[in-house]
Amino acid sequence: MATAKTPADAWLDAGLTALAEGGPEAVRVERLATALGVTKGGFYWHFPDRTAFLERVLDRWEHAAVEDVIAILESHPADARDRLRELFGLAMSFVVSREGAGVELAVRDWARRDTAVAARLRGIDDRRMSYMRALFAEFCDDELDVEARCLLAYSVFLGQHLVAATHGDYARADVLHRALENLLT
Amino acid sequence: MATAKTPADAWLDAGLTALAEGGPEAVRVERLATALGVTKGGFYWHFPDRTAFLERVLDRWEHAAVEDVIAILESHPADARDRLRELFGLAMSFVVSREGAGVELAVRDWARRDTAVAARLRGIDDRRMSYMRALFAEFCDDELDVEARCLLAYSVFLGQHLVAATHGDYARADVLHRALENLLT
DNA sequence: GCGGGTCAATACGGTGGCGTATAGATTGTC
DNA sequence: GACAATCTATACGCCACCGTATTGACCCGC
Repeated sequence: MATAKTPADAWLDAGLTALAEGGPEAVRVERLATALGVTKGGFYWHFPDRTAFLERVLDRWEHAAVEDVIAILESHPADARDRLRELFGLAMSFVVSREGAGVELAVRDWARRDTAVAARLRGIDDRRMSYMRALFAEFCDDELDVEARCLLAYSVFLGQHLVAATHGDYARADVLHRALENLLT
Repeated sequence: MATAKTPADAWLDAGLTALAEGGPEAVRVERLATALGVTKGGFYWHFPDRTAFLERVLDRWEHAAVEDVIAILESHPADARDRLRELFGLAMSFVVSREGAGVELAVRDWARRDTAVAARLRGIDDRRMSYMRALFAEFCDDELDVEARCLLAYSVFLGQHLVAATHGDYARADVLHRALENLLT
């Protein structure tokens, strides 16, 4: 047993970064190796091929993006509206970690042309959505309205990085805040 | 003068389809040629290189996705709410035209890693947004609220193809309809 | 101190794609 | 019928990348 110099995790981290920045097409074995300062020699020791590697990268992101977030929210008591506010706060700050939003969007684009990724994403969205649904339902009786608010909230969460428009005198953060408060009425 | 067999427009159409389905990475000269039933011979007669070709593809989409839509809406009188409903209807049906949504999303993903595309997209979003802003402002006095509704509406327009979740007993179309009506209150 | 586990370096063959060059083929116009 | 415009086919050199050896360095436990 020798200590790992460039263990599987290092490759996976680099893969996640590359995925965030350039989508799955940008996850090239030899490019990751260069980024890590080694040759691809060790890559094929850790992973059978590039496809298997990409799946492990997805595994890693899925866990961080769903379970971890819900666990944080459920770790302390709060009322539904405050939980939703916190959820949004987390979602936004997740962005700052340079990878969060990038991977989120890259995976969604990827899912459009890979049915396996699409199936996985459907699971993720359903889990997140049903969590939100339960929260909105606590102060909103109309079921269809709950559904509409969930879709609006989730869309605006994703849309914040997709919409390139500016808002005149207002900052994006102010507009987002107002949009969320509208949904919590 | 001989009649064109595979004129520039045919290449551009094929390019748009490829872009919609697989993003800019999927727009490969030789693959387009195969799809058109010819070899790449003629491609380099029409376009200097792949990069220039991609720009012409974007030009084409930009015009159809902005000017044409606004022109249709302004071609007949209607009140602000109805115009917004029609705008949404157009946006949704644009999807059916197999390419609309695909290109929309592909270009947005592309913009994340190409500053020139990002700049172009910002222009598009600003034009669309300011058109929507004017409509919402006709029945909503609070400026920040107008901005929030615009962002929500635009996000849900984009988000409908990104969100993979299902809605229990409700169909996506019903949820979208309710979401829009909420914004028009 | 040595054997085996954990990598790393290097070289190789193969594929797919780009862009260039060159030589036709077809179809108007005159 | 000659000419020119508009393509089309084919072949080439080049590069990036994949996946597969093969060999060797390093470190750990025994």
